[in-house]
Formats: sequence, C-alpha cells, structure tokens
Amino acid sequence: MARRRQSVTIKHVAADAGVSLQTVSRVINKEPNVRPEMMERVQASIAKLGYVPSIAAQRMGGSRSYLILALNDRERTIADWRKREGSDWIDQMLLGGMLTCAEHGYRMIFELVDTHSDHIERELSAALAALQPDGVILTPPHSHNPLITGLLERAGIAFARIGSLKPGGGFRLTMGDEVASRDATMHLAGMGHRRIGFIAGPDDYELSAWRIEGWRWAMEAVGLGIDDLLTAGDFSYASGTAAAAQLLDAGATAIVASNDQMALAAVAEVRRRGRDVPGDISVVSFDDTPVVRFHHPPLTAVSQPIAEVTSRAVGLLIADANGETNIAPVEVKAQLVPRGSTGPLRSSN
Amino acid sequence: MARRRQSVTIKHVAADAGVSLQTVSRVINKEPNVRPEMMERVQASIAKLGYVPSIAAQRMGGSRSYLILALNDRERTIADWRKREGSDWIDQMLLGGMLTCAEHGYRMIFELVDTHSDHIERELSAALAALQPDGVILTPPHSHNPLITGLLERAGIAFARIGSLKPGGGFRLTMGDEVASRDATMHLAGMGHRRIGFIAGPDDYELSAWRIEGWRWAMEAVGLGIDDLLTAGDFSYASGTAAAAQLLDAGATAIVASNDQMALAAVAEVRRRGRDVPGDISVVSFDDTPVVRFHHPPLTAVSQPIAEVTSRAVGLLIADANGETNIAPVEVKAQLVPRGSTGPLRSSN
DNA sequence: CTGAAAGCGCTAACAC
DNA sequence: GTGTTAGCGCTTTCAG
Repeated sequence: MARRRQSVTIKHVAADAGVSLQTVSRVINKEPNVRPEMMERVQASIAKLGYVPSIAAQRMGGSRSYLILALNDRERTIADWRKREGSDWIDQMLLGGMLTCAEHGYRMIFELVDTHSDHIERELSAALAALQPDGVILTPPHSHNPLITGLLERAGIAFARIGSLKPGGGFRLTMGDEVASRDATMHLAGMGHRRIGFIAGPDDYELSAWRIEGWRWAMEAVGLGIDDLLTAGDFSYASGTAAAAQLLDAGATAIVASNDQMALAAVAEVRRRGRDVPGDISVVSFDDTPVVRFHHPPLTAVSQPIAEVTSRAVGLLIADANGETNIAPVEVKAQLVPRGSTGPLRSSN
Repeated sequence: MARRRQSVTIKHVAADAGVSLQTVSRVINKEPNVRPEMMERVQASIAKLGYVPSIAAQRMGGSRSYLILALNDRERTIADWRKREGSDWIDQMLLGGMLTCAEHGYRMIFELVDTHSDHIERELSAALAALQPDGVILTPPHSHNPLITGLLERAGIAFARIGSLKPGGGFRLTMGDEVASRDATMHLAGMGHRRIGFIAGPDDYELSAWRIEGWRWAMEAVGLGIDDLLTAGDFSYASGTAAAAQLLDAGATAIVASNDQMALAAVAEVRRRGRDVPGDISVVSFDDTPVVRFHHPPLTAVSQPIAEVTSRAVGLLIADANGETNIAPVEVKAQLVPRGSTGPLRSSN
C-alpha cells in the first residue's frame, strides 16, 4: 500500500526552469501574458523532466478535469455484452469519443447508469461527484430522461444528447433517422414493392418515432397505404419474429426493421415459411452492426455513424468549455447501404 | 466556464453529523476505531446529504485513486474498431472489469497506448501521471513488453498481465491456451482426422506459442506427425487465406486456426476450392467472437473467457491494494465449444 | 476512540 | 509579465 505521490510536480519544473509555480501553470494552460522565451524555457524543463500535470490536482485547483463522461444505459449495455450478438455500438462510441478527446488533451471515461428511477439520480450524482467531468455524453434512452438532463443542468455541467431533440438543455445530436428511414422505404418502393411493412422500435426511444415517420412519409409520397403494415417491436429478436409474422400474414413483400436483431429475426421468419430473402421478401435493417454483414445474405441496412456523432459530441463539449457557443442541433446523416437482402419485387408476388 | 466545486463535501457531512472531518474520513474509509453509534450518525448524514467523496481530492490527500486502468494496444484496437468485424474483446473486458470494479467502489478507465517504442514510455507515463490509477491491466502485446512492465515496476504501481507468463513482475493471468489447443486438436483427432493443420498467430504474442504447443502435444499424443502441418499467420484474414491454402495443398483434412478471422478465411478458402465445411474439411477457431456464431455453419471454437479473466485481474489488483498477497499465476480456462464446422473424417478423404 | 494541524499538486486572485 | 498568497477536499500525521 505504498502511498504514491506524483514523482515530478510543477514545483520541480519551476525550480528547474528558475521561474515561479504560477508561470509554469500559465504555460501548461496556454494562458496569454507569458514571454515567449519564458515559455520555451518552461516547456524545455517540462519535456526534460517528463512532467505531466496531475488531473486530480488540476481539478482541485479549480480548473477543468479534462474528463468527458460517456453515459450508457446499464441494463441494456450489460445485456448486449452478455448476449454477445456482435453489437459494436459501444466500440464505435469509444472509437469516435476517445480519439477526439485525445486530440484535445481530454480523456473519455465510459460509465453505465441505470435508467430505473430509484437509482438514477443517486448513481449519476455519485459519478459526477467522484469524477467531476467537464462534460457528459448521453445516449438513448438517457438522452431524453428529464431526471438526468435536469440534474445535469442544475449541476451546471455541459452535456450532449445523442438521439434526442426534446427540450431539456444540452447539445442535441441526431443521425437523420427520419430521412434514413424514408430512403430505406424509397429504396424498396423503387424496386417495385408496394406492401412495405415496418417494425417499429420501443416507444421510449425518440428515434423509434422518427423512423416510423420516415417510413410513413415515403409510403405517402409514392401513394401507398400503410393500413396494417406498421408493427411494434422492442429491439429484441423475439419481438422481430412476432412482428415479421404479422407483416407476412398481412401480405408484405418487404420489411423495414428498426434494428438489426429484428431484421435478422424477420429473415428467419421468412425462411421458416419456406420463402426466400430477397427472392420473395426484401428486408432492410437499422444500425448495421457487424453481424449484418456476416449474415447470408448480407443485409441492406441503414448504417449509423456512431463514431462520428460521438466525436462531434465531444467536439461540442470541448468547444463549450472553451467558451465557444453553439446551440443548433447537429445532424450526422446515417447512410443506406444496399446489400443482398433487398431485391426487385417478384412478379409472382 | 463556471468553476464548479463539489456541492457537498466532507465538511458539510461533519457539520451535519456534529463530528470532526477526521471522523467522517474514517467512516468513509471504513477504518477501525470508530464507535458504532458515531459511524451510524455519520452514515446517516452522508445518505441524507447525498455525499460522495471526490476522487480527485481523495487522491490529493494521498490515498487511493480508486481507479483501475485497462490498457490496450492502440493500433490494433483502433484497427479492429474501424474494420467492424465484430470482435468484442474490448466489450468483454469492460463487462468483466467494470462490474468487478463497481463491486469494490472502484472505477475502470479504458485507455489505448501505442506499442511503438518511441511513444510508449512517454504515453504511459503521461497516463499514469494524469490518472494515477491504483492498478493497471495489461493485455497482449503490452503484457510482456518490458518497457511497460519495467516502467510500472519502477513506478511501484500494481499491474496485472493477461496472456503472459514471462518474468517481469505483476500478476499473471492466462486462459489455458495450451490445454485448449490440445482439446481442439483431440476433438478433431477423435473424429478420425489425422492430417490436422495448424495456423499459428504472430510471434509477438506469447499465446501463439502456447497454442502451437498444445496442438503439437496432442498430435504427438495420438501418434500423428506434424511435418508440414504448421503454418504461420498474423491474425489477419489475409494471412488465414494463405495459410489455409498451404495446409490444403499439404492434404490437411482439418484446420485449427489461432483466431476467428483466420478460421473464417480458412473456411472461405476451402469453399473456393469447391470443397465443403465440415463435410470435407473441419475447422476450429480460437476466440469465439460473435461473428463465429453467426457464420454458416457456426464455427467450433475455443471460447476465451475475457470477461472473467479481466474480472479476476481487477480482483487481484484490489486485493493487492488491500494488502493481501497473491503471486501464483491465475488460470481461467478457455472452453472448446463444438459447433457445426467440425465433423467426422469423410472416408473418401 | 476522536480532534486539530499540516500538506498533497495545482490554480485563482491579487500583488508587484 | 511575473511572483505571492490562499485554498480546493481530503488524508495523513500527531495530540488528546
């Protein structure tokens, strides 16, 4: 239990460079009003001694913590990890977030918090008090949870909300779900499909509604009815199976599913009925996690730019910490990637 | 740029409970020599005020940081994330690591550092100085990099090395690669295969040698020669293709590949030659990332218990911080999971 | 068993 | 421009 202390501190640098602590501090924080020669001298000492500021001490001194907290839903994330279904949402967040943080001298810390309201405020407060991050990134369903956004606002901590446009403060980032859903539907309509079913995501995700909206928009645009072609899902494989069965019963020749697992389930259901994808039925999925590309056939999917949107979120947070202002919602567009699960309507249909 | 300070500090708790700062500190740190009634009173105040200690301040005061740093190879990790091939190594590390950290009031921070020697010491020192973790978890190839282990030892920071048994201090954790490789080979031999080829991993991973050893051991045990059946790979798909071609040319009827990507490549190569898996050729892979289960057929694979081994690593680190001693290497055994890519030797072979 | 003092490494505020 | 002072929230001495 050796009590380790910082080996080389600002004091050593100051002594080595023959200046005051404060001057070193100024150099570290790139403050103005330091003569260039002083600055060089200090930086030489820093490099020579291999000095790196202690983020704990910086925080104690009242400055930034240089920490960005990425928050995800505990229950869902752990379930995904345990299932090992190949979702790489978290990996992509880390990819975009960590790299952009690193570019600005920040670090990203990844944490899980429950959505369940008993814990949520306590847990979040604990994470904030313990870590004291300069900014927080929220993903659905946290990003539109008023308990969370409210707490963050009261605490005066900058935050970015991915996948939410509801009021509640913070920066809003989206991935153009409505347009993407419309594109997916148009892609199918363009191949001659007229009975294009939709499997929705759970209500507690704002993007579920956006995706429905895009589909509805497209169906109307090409003059198709949507009567019994909208079904409910909850992002689970099982719900995808049920919804697909319903749509096939209703005579759908194409299906847009609000996530990969439900799309995979839909393909399986089509085959269970002795029919073929894309020969008889076309399927499009949302998210485009890796499993979709290893599937046979690879699924046509809406690819979500998670890494990019997380990177943008980090950028907004850091810009904010630097006093730059930006309130307009940011949209990083998802892309439809046509693959083997969609094809022309078969004339026999 | 509001300069946020801790909203409720140890002072508030002390005032509320009518005790000294020190007593509160003792309660927080579960130190002995506090009367139960005092303790209860303090804990009541803590709960009431929702107090959570600032980890920065704790660190400043000279105690632990309650941070465990998980270090991975930057280049390889980022490449994996970019490729989106569905590897969930990182996810499984987070799963095992974060949950176990949380159980003990710790937090896990995930970082990437380059293996390239120019940066490595600087980068690692920077991360250590900035974060001041109580423990570090190393994965291959970092876990047997003397630059890293040496630096950590000199700094007096506890560390755990996953996938390495080389000397160099720290706790050592392995996943029984040799035994797993032997089991995989025996599984094939048990199905009648006699020409069982092996695709090795890169030399700079200790586990590459262990896996070769297990295969060699099994081949000898059942009296089979290994002459031209050992090929080199580097964990990449391309290298798997080349190695598989070589093995098939040599008349192998079964292949053990040192990771999933190379196994997938092997299956593809078999098919490219108009032959079938497992009808003509059996394939076993190492790692068992999700993609393997979504493949057709699902691959028989050695499933690596990443989550469990990371959890154990965290446990060792925390136990060490608590003054408990433990030097023996820990082995969390990988399991062979038989699936559809292996079958009996076809008589026509 | 509990309290008061000093100090961790750094920054903000104020002087010079 | 640069140095000095005080203090962040906590833990470690060391008294009582």
